Amino acid sequence: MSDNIGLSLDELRENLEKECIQPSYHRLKILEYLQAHRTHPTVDIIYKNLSKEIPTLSKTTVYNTLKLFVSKGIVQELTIEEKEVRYDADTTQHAHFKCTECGGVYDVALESTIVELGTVTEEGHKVIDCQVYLKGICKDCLKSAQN
Amino acid sequence: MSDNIGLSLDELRENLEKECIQPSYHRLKILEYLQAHRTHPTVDIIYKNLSKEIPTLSKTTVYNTLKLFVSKGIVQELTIEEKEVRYDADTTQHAHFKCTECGGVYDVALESTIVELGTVTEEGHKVIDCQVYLKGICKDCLKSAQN
DNA sequence: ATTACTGCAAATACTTTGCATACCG
DNA sequence: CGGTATGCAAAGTATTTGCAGTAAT
Repeated sequence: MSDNIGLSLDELRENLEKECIQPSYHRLKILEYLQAHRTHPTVDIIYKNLSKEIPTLSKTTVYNTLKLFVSKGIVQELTIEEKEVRYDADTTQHAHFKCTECGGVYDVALESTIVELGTVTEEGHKVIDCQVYLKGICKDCLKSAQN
Repeated sequence: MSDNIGLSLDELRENLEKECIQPSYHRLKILEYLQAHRTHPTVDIIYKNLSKEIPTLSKTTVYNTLKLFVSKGIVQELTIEEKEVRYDADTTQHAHFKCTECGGVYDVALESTIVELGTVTEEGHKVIDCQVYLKGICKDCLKSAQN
């Protein structure tokens, strides 16, 4: 709650309607959670925390909702670690840093990423490993599409 | 086999012994496969292909061996896609590109990565999404370590 | 002999699916 | 009323673990 950036439920509702997503209570609360907690939570973390407030919430709904948000582009999926997909409501271009000590995932500026391993980002994190993953359409598939 | 870069089993054996890894037959063959097939294969692909030649091979051994190689730093793990960890025997700094059409994973030069989305890399692949994942020790954990 | 590699089967963890129920316009 | 969201339980998939057998030094 301390890091709630303070979008009202009405504002969140508008965000959803803009993307033609019916603003059900569960969807609003899940989006609110993601907007408020910029910690890149997993499905399980979101589920456990929202369950306190919404005891009837099921994990399936969390999965369904996040999948919907991702397909509409209002949330992005992070697979920085195998076996824990994380979600981020900030869809602007930025990189992510995972601490191997405490497990936390932090946002970092893209500019500070192509660094020598062993050095420190402008945010003060020491970089030991760097992976850059691109997705799109490969050379060959682009060619085939032209035919 | 067409893309076999041609390290002999003896050379591979030396690679393993350099890292204090006992060069068992299975380990040699798994490393050979990775050196020869720069397609970033999954455990399942490696297992299925090597099984043809080594019918007694078990998937557990493939898991064990890759884990060992990763821990020794002679192979890197790619989690470009959730639910399929891929392996790469090229541990030099480079980025990876996954085609959403054909599913192929290609190496790309790091220099061509911080590009506008929608543009094309120097390799000719059209980039639609870019994720940069860093790992290391965060600001706070670095501080704690100093105490 | 001792140590370590291997392989099977069971266990675990995460996610998806099918379907019945409940909700909302 | 009709369509959609929800939730439970079961199924599916990838990986890990425990342990016994086997090979190697």
